[in-house]
Amino acid sequence: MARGRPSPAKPTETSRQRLIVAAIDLFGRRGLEATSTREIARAARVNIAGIAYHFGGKNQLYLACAEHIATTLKAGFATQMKSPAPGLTAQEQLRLTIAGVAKLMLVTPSIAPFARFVLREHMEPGPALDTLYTGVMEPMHTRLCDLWAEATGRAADSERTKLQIFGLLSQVLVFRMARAGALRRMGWDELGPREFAMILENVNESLDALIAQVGRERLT
Amino acid sequence: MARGRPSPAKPTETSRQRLIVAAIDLFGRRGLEATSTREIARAARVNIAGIAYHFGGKNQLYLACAEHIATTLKAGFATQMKSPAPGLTAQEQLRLTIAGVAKLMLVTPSIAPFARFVLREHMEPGPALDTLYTGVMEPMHTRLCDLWAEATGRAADSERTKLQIFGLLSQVLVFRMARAGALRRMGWDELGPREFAMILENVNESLDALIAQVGRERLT
DNA sequence: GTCTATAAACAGATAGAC
DNA sequence: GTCTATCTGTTTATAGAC
Repeated sequence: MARGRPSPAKPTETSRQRLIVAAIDLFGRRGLEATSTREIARAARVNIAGIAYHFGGKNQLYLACAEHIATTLKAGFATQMKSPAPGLTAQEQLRLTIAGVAKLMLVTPSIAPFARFVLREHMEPGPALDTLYTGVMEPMHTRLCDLWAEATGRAADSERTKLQIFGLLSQVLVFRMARAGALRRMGWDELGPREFAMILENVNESLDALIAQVGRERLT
Repeated sequence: MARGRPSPAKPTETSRQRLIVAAIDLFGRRGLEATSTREIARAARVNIAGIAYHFGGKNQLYLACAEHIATTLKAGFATQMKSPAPGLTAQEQLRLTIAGVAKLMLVTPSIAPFARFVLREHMEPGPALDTLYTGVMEPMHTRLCDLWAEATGRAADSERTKLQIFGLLSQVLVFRMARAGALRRMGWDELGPREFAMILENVNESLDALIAQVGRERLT
């Protein structure tokens, strides 16, 4: 480094992206209004005025975070769900997809803050909800409903199918939204690989039980 | 209680309680830091200085809200779960208890804000979490685990039982925490009686499927 | 693009009259 | 117990130097 400054002047895009990454994390943890631009700037190692320069203000930064999450995850879903993994049954694909979603939601370090942000926005809906719903929640849920329809022969867009997919998804989400209490009740100190495997196994059992139920209903 | 002093009919208690009710609602919607004492005072129709007078400050008001929720719900659970409704099987009791919890969480106008407060505190844990966990989450979850054990013969405190109860509870919770997105995906404009009945029916199906699964496993 | 300095609004807390 | 008025610190946003 030529200068003795902390870590100044690199490409613009870096500073912009650092702001978005830091903001998603802080907004997701504390919410829009409870997070100050100073905290974000400090966490991103960017001067406070940079927020106004790059985004225009706190609210626009928040919206930019939502856009970033939506485009990132939309692309991720598109690639992940392009590969039908030939030879697998729909039920196996359903398991794999749920496992992938759970990993992103609960474990993956770079994506887990996205889930926190999305769920917080859902809890106190604002202007960014539409972006997040359309870009994240809707495609994920729809994809699962399609697989469910393929596995069971039920309609993918029926209320019942949607509810059942929400039922499966929520069993993962609860460990994102109420992690502290859930871990305490489980007697777990952390959500490590062992705990994650148990959560997933439980969801899979629930899935198998539901599909078995559907199978029995078809016989009648 | 009633002293000889001819004071106006308990203006203190009224103002104190109005503050708590308003604060639970606002804190639950926006969070501790994002809610200003001025908003709370205005919503409660109490002067701003009343918060300092009655509670000492914003943080203590927040803790008082948690205490109020914990004692209120603890009492509610105690009475509700005292009546075993003789003649019902454990599975039927389980259904009834889940239905009762769901009604409190999603519908009951005076209790639904409590659920919002509890879940928000779980999402960003602070000093009040312990009170809420011990007073609300723990007894509710434990009660359901006990009924589950009675219905299936499984151990009430096994990790698997706890996970399965979380799985059932979360199917209700998701309509509290992600209501906006969930309703939109369902194509619902509101969460009225018809929608509530469908949610409950779905949880019950999930419960039945799980219990049926357990029954089949016992045969092997 | 990045920075310092500052303006204007708003926060929580408190003193003291009634 | 309730109220007005005010103190003190922090917030977002912005102006302008480099």
